[in-house]
Amino acid sequence: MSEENTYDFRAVERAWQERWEREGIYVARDDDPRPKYYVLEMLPYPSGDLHVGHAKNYTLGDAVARIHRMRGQNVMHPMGWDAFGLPAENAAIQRGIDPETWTLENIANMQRQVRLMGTSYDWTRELASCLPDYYRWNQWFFIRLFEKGLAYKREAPVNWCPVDQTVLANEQVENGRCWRCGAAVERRNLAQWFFKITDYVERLLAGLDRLDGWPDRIRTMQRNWIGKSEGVTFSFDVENVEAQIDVFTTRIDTVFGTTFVAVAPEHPAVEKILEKMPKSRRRVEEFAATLKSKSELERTQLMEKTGIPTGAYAINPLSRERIPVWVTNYVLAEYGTGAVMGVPAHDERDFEFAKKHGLPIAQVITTPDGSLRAPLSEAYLEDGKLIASGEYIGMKSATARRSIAARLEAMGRGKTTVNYRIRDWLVSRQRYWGTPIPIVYCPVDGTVPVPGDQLPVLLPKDVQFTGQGSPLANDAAFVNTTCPKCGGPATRDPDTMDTFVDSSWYYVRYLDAHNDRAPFGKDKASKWMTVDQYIGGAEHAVLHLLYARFFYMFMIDEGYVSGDDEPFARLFNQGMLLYRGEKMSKSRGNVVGIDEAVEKYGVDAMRLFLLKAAPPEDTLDWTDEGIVGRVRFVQRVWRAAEPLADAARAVPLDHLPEMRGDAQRQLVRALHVALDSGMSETETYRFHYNVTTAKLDELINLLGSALREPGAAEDPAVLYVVHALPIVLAPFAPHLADELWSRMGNAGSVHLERWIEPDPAALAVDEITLVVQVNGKVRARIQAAPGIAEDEAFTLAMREPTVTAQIDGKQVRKRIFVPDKLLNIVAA
RNA sequence: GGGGAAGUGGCGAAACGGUAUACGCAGUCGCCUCAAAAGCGACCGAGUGAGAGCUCAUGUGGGUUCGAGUCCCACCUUCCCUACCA
Repeated sequence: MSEENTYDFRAVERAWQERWEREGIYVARDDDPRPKYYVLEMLPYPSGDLHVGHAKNYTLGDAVARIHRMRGQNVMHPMGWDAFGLPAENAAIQRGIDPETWTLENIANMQRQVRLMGTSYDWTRELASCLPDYYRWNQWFFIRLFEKGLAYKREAPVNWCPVDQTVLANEQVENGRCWRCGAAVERRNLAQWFFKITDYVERLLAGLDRLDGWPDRIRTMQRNWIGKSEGVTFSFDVENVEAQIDVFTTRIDTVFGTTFVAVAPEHPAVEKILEKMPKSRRRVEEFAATLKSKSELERTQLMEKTGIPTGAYAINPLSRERIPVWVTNYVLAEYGTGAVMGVPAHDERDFEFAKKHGLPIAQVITTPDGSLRAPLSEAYLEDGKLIASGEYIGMKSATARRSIAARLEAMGRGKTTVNYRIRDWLVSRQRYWGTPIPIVYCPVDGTVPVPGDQLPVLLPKDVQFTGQGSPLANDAAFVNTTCPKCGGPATRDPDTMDTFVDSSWYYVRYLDAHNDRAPFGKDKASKWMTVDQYIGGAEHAVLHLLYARFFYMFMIDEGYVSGDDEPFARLFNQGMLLYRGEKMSKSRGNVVGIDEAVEKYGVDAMRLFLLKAAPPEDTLDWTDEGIVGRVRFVQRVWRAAEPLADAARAVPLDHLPEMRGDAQRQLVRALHVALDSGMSETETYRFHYNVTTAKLDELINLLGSALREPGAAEDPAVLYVVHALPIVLAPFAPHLADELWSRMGNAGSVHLERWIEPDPAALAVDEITLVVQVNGKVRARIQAAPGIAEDEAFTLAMREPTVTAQIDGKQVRKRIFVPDKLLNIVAA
């Protein structure tokens, strides 16, 4: 290799990034008449450094965007920052750095690094959710939801650290203890804001059925998360107590097997019972107190089922049996009615609880043949035939469910109901670094939303971060305000919004990113939505992707945007990037930064490697070995193509070149195979560019061989391939591609060129290898012209000694012929 | 406990039900060089054979099929998600 012909990737890559930026070639225009294509990668949290895990995601999205652009579409490909959240506040608490400064510095650094990757983002649309010109629209949406009754406030339990005097996010509770001070976390009821996602539950479910561009597993996860279950809610009277206990069950057919009623300690009936049962009060309250010190996590995880009898008895409305009412730790106050009928014989949890506390186990369902009889060694969960159930004896479970439900309904004691596992979205956070909730509390006017012309409610600066309590609640200058209605003294809501609010609509803000009168204009939003291809990790399968769908349905309903009510037509789940077997993340401290990789190997080599190493949906364990192969590839391309750049430009690309022999035909074919691979991987949404890079390798290997032949520098086929090289490389190695393109004397960027349609004539082969099998095993391969007839193939095959040796003495029973592929001779 | 994904050379991996191991990494040998690096070329699943070849190999065991890495059933292993939802 001569010194002067080494590709200087450092200089070249930087120069092209600057030029692309200067010329704005990736800016998406609203008035572009070509069909739109919106490709979006999930926006990152600005943790400080971009690592190769991010790079894996963005490289894929960028290849998709570039191929669509070269295929003649008006591509929208924006980028922004999910910039609110806890790490910034922790930096403030631990190191005294202002959260805004910390975040904006991180964004600046990461934005530099994303640019370093040469990705084709339209930076004119960049957004950062922590800036007032973004979060004011969070507040605007909050008020719209409030006006529609979809944002409401009620008491809800939160994780409370008694030492730090603050609410903790679930992620900050480690084994029931505060992550910072180690104190046992308590459950407290605080007034919190909720978004009423449950109003949209049926639509969210129905939409999933239509989203066939989404992975099944994500759709399944969302369905499970929503957790729809149909059953019966009915009520028990409590003996001598003015209270009814409602329970929800999906197995009303087992109601005669109820041997106890279990309630959550928070259940309102508990207090009424205790008024009548003063002797039980102390024990029940002590029990409740031991539960209270535990977070919901701890309460629901791996915990033994315990409980305490209240002393009261409920009456089974159908059997009229007296059954004890227990307060237990395994009934969730937040789901259903906060009480369940305990049927040990037919529910695993009830069985475990009954065993432990010596409660009776009454079998009421048996196997269809009636063979299953007490005593049961475990709960029988299947449907079956009813026994010991009064007038319902002998019925099948399904029939009994209908009959019993009808009976309870007729008695006015119950009705069929649907319950959902999903709860309303709790959006209040007792935290500083988020969007202030735009609500004022007035002693006269009550809960008053901040009027639109007073938005945004700005986050105050110079707040004290002590880690004690909520910073906003402690800031009198922020909290004390005047009522927008009456002008009298009032207080602001001291909480901020869950950052998932920010990411629920950002993909629409990109489409009109600088609008200061509305979150976005309807025309612009409607022109570009929906997102054609969304790309991101599966970790957002339920939260972000469910919230965003809910938000978008609301936007459609309110007419803010028109079109389909699903925001993401297709979703692609990137596989995780691991390092040393663990997820790469800053908090784990196992981050491979991209600055070093780019400096050492070059961006194009890194991008090619990330695509080549594995199919994009696979988990990839990062290793530096292997990337040198892509560095070699980049240099090989350069050495092959650059010297011929001048000569190659003269060979037109709009038709196939003169091909003087087999070698030339193979070379041109390899080019079209690579073109075809890049295109079809994109159009089938498979995105297996690892295969496309292999085709590029084969192309360059053939080109290298061709160049060693005398006269190669004047061979039209060689020059044609060299001329086309920048185009086929452009989506994957954009800098190298544009540098070669410009060396060919082109003034414009190769990224604005058209992809070359794979030509069937170039893809055709003039000789095929026909596989000859005997009884399914390969015995010979014969070279033949395409389209060879079965009889002729058979004749040729029977001349092969390796074939006849296997048939020897046997009769040919059957022939299977796959044209141009295979002949299988079945002999016996 | 529930749900999902995946198991192919030393490694990353490829393969519309039809030539298993493309392409790359690592390795071995050679060319070039005073030497090295880079580059270029050849080889590179296991067994057997002088060789043409033959036999065995896609986690394990069955099945469907002319033919199975691919489809079906059971099991083993790994990873991810979720978790008392009545």
